[in-house]
Amino acid sequence: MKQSQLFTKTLKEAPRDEKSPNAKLLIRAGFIDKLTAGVYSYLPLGLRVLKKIENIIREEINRISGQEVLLPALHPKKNWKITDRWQYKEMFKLKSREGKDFSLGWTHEEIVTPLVQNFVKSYKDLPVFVYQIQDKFRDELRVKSGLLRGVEFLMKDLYSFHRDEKDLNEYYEKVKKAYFQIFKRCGIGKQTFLTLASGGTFSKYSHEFQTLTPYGEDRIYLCPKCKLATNKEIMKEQNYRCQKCKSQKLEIKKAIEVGNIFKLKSKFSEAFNFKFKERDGKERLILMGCYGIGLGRLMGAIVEVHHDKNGIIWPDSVSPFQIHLLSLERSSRVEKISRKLYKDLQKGGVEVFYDDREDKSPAEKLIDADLIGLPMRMVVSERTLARGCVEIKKRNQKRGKLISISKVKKLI
RNA sequence: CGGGGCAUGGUGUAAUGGUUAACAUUCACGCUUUGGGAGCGUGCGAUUCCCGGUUCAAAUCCGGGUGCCCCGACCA
Repeated sequence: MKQSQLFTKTLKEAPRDEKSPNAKLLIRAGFIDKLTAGVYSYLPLGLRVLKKIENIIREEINRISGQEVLLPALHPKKNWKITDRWQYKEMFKLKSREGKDFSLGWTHEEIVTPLVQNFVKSYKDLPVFVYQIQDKFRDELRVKSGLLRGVEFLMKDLYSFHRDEKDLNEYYEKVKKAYFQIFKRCGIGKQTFLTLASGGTFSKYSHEFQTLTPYGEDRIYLCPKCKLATNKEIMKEQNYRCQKCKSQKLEIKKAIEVGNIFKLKSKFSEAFNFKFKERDGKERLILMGCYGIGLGRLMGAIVEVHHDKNGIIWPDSVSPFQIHLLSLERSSRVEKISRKLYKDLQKGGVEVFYDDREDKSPAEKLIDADLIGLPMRMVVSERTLARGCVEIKKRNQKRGKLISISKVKKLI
């Protein structure tokens, strides 16, 4: 894509009403735009990142047999009366012109359970794994830190349906692995810890995936020896000791919850009377699990982890483009070679962001490149061409190196 | 929901009771310039968040509201 055609622009300064690094940088670089507190638009660059994240998640969930659907965001009251969650405080409610009650979906158990119930009648139909990537709405008392906690946000929610507890437990472990894989592929594997958390109203325990960052809203207790992480509520029960080695020398770290997995067991199948026929002809309740990842929050967390004073440093896997090609100066030679490289790279299947802007100084292009943060920068200038080269520099390295233009073609 | 802070062109700031609300940047045009936000000139862009009050006079003081940020509580 040509940068001259991008309708967004970078800002020299971050708007004063944002403080968290993810919000400041993503807004300055033109990835997102704030509509109101906790509600952001994704602009072309930001959407490309979101799509990359989405695809990573999709691949990993498909790999564990997830079947993708898209459920409605608009929910009739009746589903929520069945589980007695119509009064849930974070739920946005609205009325139709005729006075019918609706809500905006903040989670989808009430929708997916009766849906799957329509089709699943026998043990032969089980297990079933259904997921979607969709907007959620939560009437938060306090939004926080840009993309880290919003009122409207994209979420991947996976629901699993099982014949027995053993099957549920096995799948739960599979999801854990898939989640680690997702966070690893998104470039925050090293900073993300599985933490034991309370299960809320559903079960004794659940698990959270917590990414360490100063702007996180949670505090986790980390055993430096075992690398075991535990959240606050559970730690209270354990008297602030590592569950494994019983050490009391725990580090308290701020973290943001990027994923959460629960065993719902029969909580929802009971409410909807969702039963299946076992081999012996008897009816049994379905057991369920649910597994969520907030996509925008994940994107925010990635920026929180990967940035420096000059801008974002995208991991390859989620970067909106692979290479930032800068036609640094206005000279016919530089422009000609840049255009050629742009075409060649595109033909070679490389995602190129081509800074072909004619009215920007070299300095401005370099600074914008750092701010936008693509992992690789390729500079074409009179200086490099004098040696038959272009300059290649990784965003996370200080210095670049010159490589000959013919070599670039080989690399492609 | 409790507490704190802030609100002035698109963005960042100045003006603390007294001319026509200033500066930088952005944007448009012209000339010059080209490896870390380059220079000069010209121009566009504001109901100073909203409503009310005090005053001869309000961006500025007072009251109410709204919005945003931060801390805490809350959080499937």
